[in-house]
Amino acid sequence: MKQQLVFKALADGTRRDILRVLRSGSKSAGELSEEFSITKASLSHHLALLLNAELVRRERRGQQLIYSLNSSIAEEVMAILFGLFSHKEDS
Amino acid sequence: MKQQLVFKALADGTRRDILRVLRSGSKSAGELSEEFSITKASLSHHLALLLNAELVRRERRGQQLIYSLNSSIAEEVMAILFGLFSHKEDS
DNA sequence: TAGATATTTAGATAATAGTCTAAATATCTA
DNA sequence: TAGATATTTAGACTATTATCTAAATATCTA
Repeated sequence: MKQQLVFKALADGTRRDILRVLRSGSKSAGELSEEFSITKASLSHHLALLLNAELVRRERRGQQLIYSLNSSIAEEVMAILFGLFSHKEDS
Repeated sequence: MKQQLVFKALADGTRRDILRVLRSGSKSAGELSEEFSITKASLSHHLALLLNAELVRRERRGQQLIYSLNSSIAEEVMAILFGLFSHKEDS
C-alpha cells in the first residue's frame, strides 16, 4: 500500500463522498455521476485517484466501468493511524 | 471535529512524520525542528495545521511551546474511516 | 462496419498548499 | 529595561490539485 497515495486520496471531500455512496453497493461511473454536481471528466479523475490508492476496485461490464469499495485497505489505514498515535513505551 | 481539517492535515508526509516523532514524547518546536530538514518557519506552519485539526496539543513552557499528541482524535478518525468503508446493510 | 453510448484522457486554467526569507511577538535574564 | 532566545506571522514564490471543455478510446448493436 502506498501510504502517501491513500492519505492524499482521502484528503478530498468529494472522494470521501464517493466512498460513502459506494457503501450502498457498486456503481458505474455514470450512476455515480448522478450523485455529484461536477462533470463526468472530473469525477473520472477522482475515481482514478481512488483506484490508484486501491481504495476502490474497478471492473468492466460491457460499456460500463463498475466501481466498488475495497474495504480491506481500510484496515491497513486504521493500522497506520493507530501507529501514528500510539505512544511509544506504552504497554 | 472538523473532518476536512483532519484529513487534510494527515495528507502531508511531513506532518505524519511529526506525529510519529511525537509518539516518543512531547517536544518543543525547536526540538522538533532538529528532526526535519525544513526551516523552523515551515515546521511552524505544519504544526499550526496539526493544532488546528486538533491532532496535537500545545502548551507554553517559558519561551518554548511544547507540542504533544492528541490521541483521542485518532479514535474519531478511525470511526470515520470505519464509516467510509463499512457496507450498508452489513450486519 | 457505422453510429450510439459510456467513460477516460489531454490540455488549459484557477485555486490550494508547501516552502523560503525577513520581520514581528513572547518570554527570560543580566 | 536591553539583549538574547524561541517561535510565529507575513508576504512572495513554486508546485500540486481540482475543475472544465474538447477529443480520444472502448464497447455494443442495428
